[in-house]
Amino acid sequence: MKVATWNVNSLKARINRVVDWLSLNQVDILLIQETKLKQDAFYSDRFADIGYNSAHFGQGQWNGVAVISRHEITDVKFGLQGETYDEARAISALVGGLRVFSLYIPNGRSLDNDHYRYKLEFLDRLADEVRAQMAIDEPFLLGGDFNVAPSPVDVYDESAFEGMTHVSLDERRRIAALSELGLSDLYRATNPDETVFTWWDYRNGAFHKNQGMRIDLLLGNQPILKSLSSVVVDRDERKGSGKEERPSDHAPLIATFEL
DNA sequence: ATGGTCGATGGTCGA
Repeated sequence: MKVATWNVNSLKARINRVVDWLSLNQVDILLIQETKLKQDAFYSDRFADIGYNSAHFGQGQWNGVAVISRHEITDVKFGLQGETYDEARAISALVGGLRVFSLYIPNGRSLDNDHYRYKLEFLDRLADEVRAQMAIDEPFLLGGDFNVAPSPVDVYDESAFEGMTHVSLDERRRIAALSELGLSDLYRATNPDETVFTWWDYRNGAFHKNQGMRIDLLLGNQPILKSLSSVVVDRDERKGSGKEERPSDHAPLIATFEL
């Protein structure tokens, strides 16, 4: 089983690149964030054309999350349980006996911004969701743009982010709390010491200078961890620039395991 | 020089 997560930064702008990537990589499941599409504006047909089913929780202009799979997608749920916000940041589905979530955690903007409080609360609701899910005996995977670099090795220069979001103690504690509930950071589990990034700012030639962060994560429970064979970032997919090539500012993260 | 680029938009805001 191959599962990928990818913040595409507008599926409208990226649809050809995403379809080409799926055709080439043939993953079983792709978890997408930031479709930036209204619910009914989704590209189901484009995915169906290449043999993929889809489920979308859209909003228009901002946010929007989706599950794409070669397998049947059932029991789709929008949002997190107990979540009182109306933004399209979480979708869950049952796919081939695996419960998956595609998540777009709020950015937070700055530590003194209300959006940062929202980010922390969203991560608390996610922990509740995970707690409930851990009581159910089934393979379980969270994938998405967490907008948190779990530890200093996940940032190109920790000192460059002092006092900023994505690296703050309160965020990192909440990511660590998900591990304490029984989920494993699949990339880190297979690559204990390596520094790899999944996101590079469009500005300032950050990709060229490899000034990035590892903020896109796949978190899995024990059945997945036990059969995990590899986790890689498709860094090539961040390459290119301008209107012709139009890369997302995030690269796909892909995990392979037996199920 | 405290920006730089994208993508939503059709003014600016968000990342």
